[in-house]
Amino acid sequence: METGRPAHEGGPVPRLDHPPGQAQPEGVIMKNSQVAKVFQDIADFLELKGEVPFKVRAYQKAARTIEHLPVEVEQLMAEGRLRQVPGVGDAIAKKITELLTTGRLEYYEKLRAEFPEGITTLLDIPGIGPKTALRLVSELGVRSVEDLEAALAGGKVASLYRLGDKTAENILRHLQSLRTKEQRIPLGVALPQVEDIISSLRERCEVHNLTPAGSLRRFKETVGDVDLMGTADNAQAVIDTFTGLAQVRQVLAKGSTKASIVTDRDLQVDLRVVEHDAFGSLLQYFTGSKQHNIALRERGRRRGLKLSEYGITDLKTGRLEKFAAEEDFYRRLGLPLIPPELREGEQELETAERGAIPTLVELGDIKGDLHVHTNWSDGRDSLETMVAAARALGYQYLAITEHSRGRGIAHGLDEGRLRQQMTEIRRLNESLDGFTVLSGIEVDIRADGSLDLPDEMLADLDVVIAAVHSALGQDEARMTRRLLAAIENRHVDIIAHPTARLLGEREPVAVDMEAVFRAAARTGTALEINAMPDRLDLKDSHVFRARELGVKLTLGSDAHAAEHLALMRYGVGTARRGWCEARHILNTLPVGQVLASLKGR
DNA sequence: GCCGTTTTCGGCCCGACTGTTTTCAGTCG
Repeated sequence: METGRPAHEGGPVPRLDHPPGQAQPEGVIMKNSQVAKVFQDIADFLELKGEVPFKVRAYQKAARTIEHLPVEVEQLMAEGRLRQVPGVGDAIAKKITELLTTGRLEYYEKLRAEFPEGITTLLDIPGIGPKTALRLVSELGVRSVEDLEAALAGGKVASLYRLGDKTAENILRHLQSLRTKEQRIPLGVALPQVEDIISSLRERCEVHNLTPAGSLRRFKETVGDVDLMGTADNAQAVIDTFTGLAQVRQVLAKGSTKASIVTDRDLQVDLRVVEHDAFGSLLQYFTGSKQHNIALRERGRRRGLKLSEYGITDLKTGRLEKFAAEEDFYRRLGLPLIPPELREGEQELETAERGAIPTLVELGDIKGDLHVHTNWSDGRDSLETMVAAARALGYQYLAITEHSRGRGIAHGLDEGRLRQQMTEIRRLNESLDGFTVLSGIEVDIRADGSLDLPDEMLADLDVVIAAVHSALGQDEARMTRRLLAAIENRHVDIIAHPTARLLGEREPVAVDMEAVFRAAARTGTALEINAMPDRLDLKDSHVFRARELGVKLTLGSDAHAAEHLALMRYGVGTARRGWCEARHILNTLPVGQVLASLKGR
């Protein structure tokens, strides 16, 4: 689960790269993450000043909401809709406006001037909160992480009143682990390991309701530690089996109902065996997100109920009600079960109150894969093997979409080879019953926005996917023009992995996504949710916004081998996190309707 | 500072752990 301070995802915390008091150049657009950072800093400063906690929380909440907005805050301001953002009232709306129009915020700069540079970085160290940070600064003159290390080494921290050797040791330990700390683990790495552990445990001992909780259950693109939960008559036996599994490299902690291990592939997994009659509230609690749970408890409060992992207490009678099933927990609050993928503390509660929680798309709704490679280009398996694998998954169709030639390293197809493959696919289709292979291409979008194959060629195909693979460093204006050019091409049905990011490896390209979404919606061009777990591109928040604007979406596994077809579930999870129902995803349709829905057909 | 099926004023999420203390402050998830 998440900590109180929002983690800035996707790289270093954005900084305002201009000194205080100096306005940003005209026309510089502030990203939501930058605006959020300003308000998070304000919250930190107010906390350091000892301001009432509720005010601090108000700024924190606003920062978090802004950071996760599916649309640029700049745009909301232009439309006069700032006040509609939850947690943004008159005061914060005014500050956002000042920040966006002038590039600076007087209130923020005044606060910042009251504290030495770098004090907020102290707050990022686990174990150091506002009280400790302030004392480190005022009593020891600590102004940086380096100062802190020196103070620790000199025994000065331990000598402060109400601190001591143990506290100093803890800070030092956290400081060191922060340095070597690995990034959050991609979902696609964690989930298979966890499933492996779950099946091993089920085989070897008597355990029920064994379920991952936390961000893994919510299908977040990366996860930290993994929480596993289950119930059992003999908890100790389950714990013993768990810590003795072959996948376990290190046992971090072991008790009678809870254990913590590190797998041979560096994943920390915590298992809790809990009482059966409180399993529902515990699973709910550990699934999070923290923000969702806070919002839920606030809602409970207003109804005179106190929510915790143990159940729901009626504040009048003091009676605690337990819940074995999560669904009953939500029902007690007058809500339907909210799918884990929606539990991000954004608008799911309000939507649930209106009875408008969507029926999210499921893996079983997917009738075919629209993005697949074979050994004709850079895939490993033959056309026949890929088709057999797709049929085994229950699909009704498969689009073969090799790279085009300009993608030199991938043995891309030129027109001749592509026509040859079309003939081969026609022949294959004749031998297939109740299954259709579609002839497609993943045509390269060149640096200037032109496509790698002539229109006449594209017109003859069933499915045309276009994607950028090179010159990824272009500036935003150029990259946006480039993608829009492809979207405007009447033969292009789908834009694949629109931001070209690789989780933990490559940043997304600089592109005006709002412009891409609007052009895609206007022209009927679909955008892909690439299901490869290191891509997940579009990502969840993009999916949300694109869907809102009426953009057609497709799911593609981008399989380069037969077993990759099964990666589709990560794409489905991402679609669910973007609040998609089956009707939002083209390839939940049977083959005839998919083809009819594609722009270029 | 935000917000409302209890409210435009008076509330604001909850429990556990740790280390330092003789009763609890600070921090975390």
